[in-house]
Amino acid sequence: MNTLAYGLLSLLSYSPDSGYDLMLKIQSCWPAKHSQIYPLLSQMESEGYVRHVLVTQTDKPDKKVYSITDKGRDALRAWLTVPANDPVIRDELILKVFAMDQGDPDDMKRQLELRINYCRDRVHWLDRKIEFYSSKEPPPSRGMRLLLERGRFATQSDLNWAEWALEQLQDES
Amino acid sequence: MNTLAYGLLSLLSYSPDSGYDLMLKIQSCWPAKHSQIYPLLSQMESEGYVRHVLVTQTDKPDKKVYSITDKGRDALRAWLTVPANDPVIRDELILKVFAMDQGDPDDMKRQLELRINYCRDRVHWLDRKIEFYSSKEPPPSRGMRLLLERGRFATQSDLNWAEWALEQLQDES
DNA sequence: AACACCATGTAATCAGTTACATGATTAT
DNA sequence: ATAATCATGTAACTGATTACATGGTGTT
Repeated sequence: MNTLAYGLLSLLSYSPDSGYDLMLKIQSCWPAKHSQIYPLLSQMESEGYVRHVLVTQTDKPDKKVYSITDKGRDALRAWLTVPANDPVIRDELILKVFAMDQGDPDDMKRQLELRINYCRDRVHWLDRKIEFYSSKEPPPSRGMRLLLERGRFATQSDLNWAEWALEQLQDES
Repeated sequence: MNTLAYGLLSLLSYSPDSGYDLMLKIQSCWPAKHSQIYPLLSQMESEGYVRHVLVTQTDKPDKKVYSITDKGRDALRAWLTVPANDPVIRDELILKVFAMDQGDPDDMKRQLELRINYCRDRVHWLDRKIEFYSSKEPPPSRGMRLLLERGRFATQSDLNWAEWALEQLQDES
């Protein structure tokens, strides 16, 4: 039971879901590929945290729908009480701007522009998502709201920094 | 040559350094343990990106001081031109707040308070560092400045979010 | 003497990505 | 037909952490 496993349990605590959909949903807060999720789900099942049923579909391929067990819910509750580890941010761009004196300033401006575009897209996407969730009656979950809002805060600050950094570079040249 | 290796080259592009000091310095932007760095440095040396000399010290244990080679500088310059990968943020706290409806609200408040303290400490630490670097004459490097400033932006937004989230929870109860 | 920090390394394990593999269904 | 999306899985590899191991130096 690693962090990804608890992330999957968190999603399943709201509603049963297929491995494929869990994979899509967890991307925003704990990126993982299907090749990591499918084996983990069957391991979690063998340890009794989740179980699955086969659901046949006519419009799409059949799927396995997983749901959380009582043991899974207990494990999730216990996990919520232990202090979260410090966040880990791995951002290549920061390393590149750190080393920028070794290269061409124009390259660095291009890098920052790419980041600015990435952040702008993400902010818009998050805004639409937040709007969608808060317009729903009843509101789906407090957790989802806080999660989306966290993404917005972080992406906005990344954007603010990248725009500021680009200005710094342009002022110098 | 992975991202960590380029991170080490970036640091070495400023000044020669020991594995131990590189390990300490890289924590803020690309966390890595000494057990990952020492073997990587010797691999990088065997491939000609860095070289080392033994430096004997009287006040402290002897050390290996690595410096970047011409081949290393070329590789670093080339790396600066390729677009940076998207940033990856892995934050357990976000998963925990997402699942909070399954647990005790007081646990979640404790989690947020821990994060708030963590962020406040980090903001102060970064402020001191930024002040130290900008008071120096001549200013050490643009890259370092942007890197520290990026950390500040991000930590401040994390702090703002955590404080906002805590308020939300307190308003509800 | 005990502790903290400096300094380096290896071994075992876990986490995560990339590549390989297959096949259904829907839209163009 | 052919591409895109849905759906699941395994194998090989790379990246990262934890544990094991050693020893110097300085402080209390």
